[in-house]
Amino acid sequence: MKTETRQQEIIRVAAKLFKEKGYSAVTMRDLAKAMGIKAASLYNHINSKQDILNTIIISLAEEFTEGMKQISTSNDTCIEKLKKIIQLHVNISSKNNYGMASLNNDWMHLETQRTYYKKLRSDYENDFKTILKDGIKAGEIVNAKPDVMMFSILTTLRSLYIWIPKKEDLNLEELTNTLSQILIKGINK
Amino acid sequence: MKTETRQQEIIRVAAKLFKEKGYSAVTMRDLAKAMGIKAASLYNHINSKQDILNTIIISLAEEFTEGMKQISTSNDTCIEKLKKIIQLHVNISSKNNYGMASLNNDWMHLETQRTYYKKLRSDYENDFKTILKDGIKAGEIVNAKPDVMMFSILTTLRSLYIWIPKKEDLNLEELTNTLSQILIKGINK
DNA sequence: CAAACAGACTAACAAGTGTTAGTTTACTCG
DNA sequence: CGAGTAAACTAACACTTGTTAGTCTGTTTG
Repeated sequence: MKTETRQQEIIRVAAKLFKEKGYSAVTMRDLAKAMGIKAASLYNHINSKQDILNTIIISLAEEFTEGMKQISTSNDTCIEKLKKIIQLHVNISSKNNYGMASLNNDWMHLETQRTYYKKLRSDYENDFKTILKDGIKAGEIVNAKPDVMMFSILTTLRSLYIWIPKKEDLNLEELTNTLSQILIKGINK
Repeated sequence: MKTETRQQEIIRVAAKLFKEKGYSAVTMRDLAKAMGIKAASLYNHINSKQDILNTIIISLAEEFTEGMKQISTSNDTCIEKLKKIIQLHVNISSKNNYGMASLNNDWMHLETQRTYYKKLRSDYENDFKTILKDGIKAGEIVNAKPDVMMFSILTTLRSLYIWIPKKEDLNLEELTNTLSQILIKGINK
């Protein structure tokens, strides 16, 4: 078991606070109190508040980018690719639940890295849309507007972080399967 | 055409800024600058920053509550009720796009009204879930977990505010229909 | 015309903000 | 034991925050 450095611990606690109140509403004194130390002591381990946000968001965004690269370049059918995307979101959202809140809600408070983040996000969405369009061409997916389909699926997946911690008896595989069924086949009988 | 009071104008501009940066990151001086006046002058029209947030969020939450009451007590089939819920979200999100951001992201910064807001939200979700459960019993809806179905549909609807302003050629009725198809029948061919 | 009022202004406040500098404490290791 | 180091501390900084008090200006209304 890898032990956590003090820096990683601060970033983890920060992510938790950011989830509860958002980046701007969390002060360095809040964070210090949650760590049981004084605000100035935080700076033995981190460079700045902004740096914490950078670390949280960019590492997650790159994890999604990496996952998408694997999926989009595979030889799976489009439906299979979609299922793998769902799995990717379930996995990351359960593993780094707090960070997902920052990724979704606080990216606009990035300073030097905002442009980079936005590029990663837009590339991700383009890959997603390409999979859907290919699925339509191949006759696997119904011929509706790809934007609306992507929006609908992706916003559900992006909000998983809100919902996952509310379920105590959480089986990740089961959740992935249920979500796949609902998002792909709908709820109509 | 009803003319807007100065107070309503401030609240509208505030909602726009809150959408861009979140409640905590918007200062009264930011808001004043956007109005073309000094910060102190705002207080001729509003009581406090917190009051602005209250007004934005509670009026929207009550609008949803009212809409849900109409829908849940009607004699429609469950599928028809779902379509009306989708329509409700599309309508409110296009009419008060900026406010929807605060409703989704800044409710935790409510002070005196937070408990009230949370009750409205939880009642809304219970009504939603009841519709789904009735649909399952009636054989209209597939027998999957109602929580996951509700989560999936509702998070998509709650995120409409992000997505609606990006489409310039927006036909509300068409969007409602496309969404109904995707959310209810899925994307599978 | 005089009174009332809406709506802007300047000046100031107390509290809170992220961060730096310099110091102390306590544990590890040669 | 003594040196080095990780990690805490106090004190302070310059700036920003929401908000109040009091004032001035122009328009509306009796």
